[in-house]
Amino acid sequence: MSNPFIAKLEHGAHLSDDDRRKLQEITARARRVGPREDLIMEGEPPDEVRLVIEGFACRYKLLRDGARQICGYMVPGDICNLHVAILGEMDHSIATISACSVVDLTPSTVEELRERYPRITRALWWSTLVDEGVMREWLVGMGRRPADRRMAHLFCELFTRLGAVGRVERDAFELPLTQAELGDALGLSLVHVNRVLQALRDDGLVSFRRRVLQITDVGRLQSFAEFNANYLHLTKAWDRAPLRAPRSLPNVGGLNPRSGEFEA
Amino acid sequence: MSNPFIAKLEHGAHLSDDDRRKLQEITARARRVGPREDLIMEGEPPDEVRLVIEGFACRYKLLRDGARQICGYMVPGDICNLHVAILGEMDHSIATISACSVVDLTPSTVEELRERYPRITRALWWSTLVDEGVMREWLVGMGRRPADRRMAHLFCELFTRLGAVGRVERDAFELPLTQAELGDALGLSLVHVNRVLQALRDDGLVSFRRRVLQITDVGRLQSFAEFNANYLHLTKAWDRAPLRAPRSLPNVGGLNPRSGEFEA
DNA sequence: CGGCATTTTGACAATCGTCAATCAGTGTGG
DNA sequence: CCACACTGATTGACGATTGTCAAAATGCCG
Repeated sequence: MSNPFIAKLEHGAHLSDDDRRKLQEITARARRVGPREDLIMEGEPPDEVRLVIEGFACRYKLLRDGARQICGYMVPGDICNLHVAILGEMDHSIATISACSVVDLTPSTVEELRERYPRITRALWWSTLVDEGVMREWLVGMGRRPADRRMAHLFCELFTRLGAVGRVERDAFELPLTQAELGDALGLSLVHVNRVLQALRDDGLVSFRRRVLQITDVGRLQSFAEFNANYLHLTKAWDRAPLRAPRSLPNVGGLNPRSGEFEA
Repeated sequence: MSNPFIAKLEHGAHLSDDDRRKLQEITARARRVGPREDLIMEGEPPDEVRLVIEGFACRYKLLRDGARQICGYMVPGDICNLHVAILGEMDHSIATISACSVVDLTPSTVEELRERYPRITRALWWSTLVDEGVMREWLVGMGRRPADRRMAHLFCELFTRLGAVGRVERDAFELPLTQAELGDALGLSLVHVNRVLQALRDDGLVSFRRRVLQITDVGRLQSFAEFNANYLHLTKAWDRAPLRAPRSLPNVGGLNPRSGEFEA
């Protein structure tokens, strides 16, 4: 399967062949990590920069009563702790959800990228800004969206993010999460996740079986979720012309912040 | 009053006198902005880097039904859009809450800092990482903390952040928010904010009157909120002993890694 | 004093969580 | 092939938290 890291960074900068070669070289040797293993825990000093090549991982925090809040999913192509060497200790944990392929980048490798590969450096920066945007959108959902729309919004987001790294087939993608893990991300109880999921299925929006999420009608799901992909910043800034850039990848529609109207 | 920007960055790097002089120069001319004015709106291209010197501002998003979610407060010393020039358009809005003093930094000024002031550059980076940590903590609160603890946690956070820039007197600080604005940040309705506030007061934890938040008992409030300031990264990494205490004890299933963090 | 924003209250409803079973799928060992 | 165990999904009953609506009280400012 194509290299998701390269595929992702293509959205953040106009890479050269040399850039791609370097990225390919860096990601050549990945290690396998089993499901539900901690990659790094809160309180530990951050060590290496990590790259998820295959599988699902997440950032999370635990509360005293054992409740877990997942603060973000990491999917193929995602990077973590890029510049976190500045901080003395992790303020959250990172763990795999499914089995994963992970690449560890030494600080010197990252340093080399920063010094000799300006376009890659730019793309890495772009990627951290996207991560920030994603977290902001999750926060909005938690605060102001009811459970069903919140879940629909997450599905739209994953559809778009996974589409950007070639992990979407038609209108379906692999989503290796249990309902409990979905709940930990959405701030919902397991029981409620189950019920909302059934409601979405009954409304003909999605079906989620055997770790595969199938979107029945993308446009309707996006509209229901009030999904606007702008926060994923997949329309490249340098492609913005006075004339609209052609949209890339899975139908990226949603609410237009200026007009307040929905676009197809 | 002391320069909050310098005070803040002191926490992120070991500044020299020259660094401080430069920061003083940069922040010398601030402009006044009235309360509840937008500084930049979602969908607009980011222009300049902004610095809040005095007053409260916030990042927010609006939903279609008019609901607002505040994704972060910006207090004296906070910076926004540091590197956002990479992105084509804002994915959220920024507005003042109270009247503010704001500094606009041109891209070239930021560039100069980046090229000639490595310690300031480091501190700016640190600051973006802290912002990220704060957002993550808000997300955890929204997902897994009930309203009263969530609010208490926010008060602890502001107490600490404002304390770090010299805006706290004893056990009280100015908090120029209406209850509605508090609700927009906490994801609560105005009515519920009011009731929770009363409950906290009746429990002898805080009082909030005339835009001043008074913390009756800091330790008890922190304990109630399960507040751990680690995510604000105020203990400077370079102050940490070179040898770390052997905290590599394996964490047994499901235990919170932050055990023993609370003070009575 | 009037006008306006903000806070406060009460009554009621909706969303969502908890508890406790039950059901379904999968893998293992005999 | 089946009993068994285990994880994950599903259901029902019930309760707690939080939202909505509508009104009244309070505080602030010219």
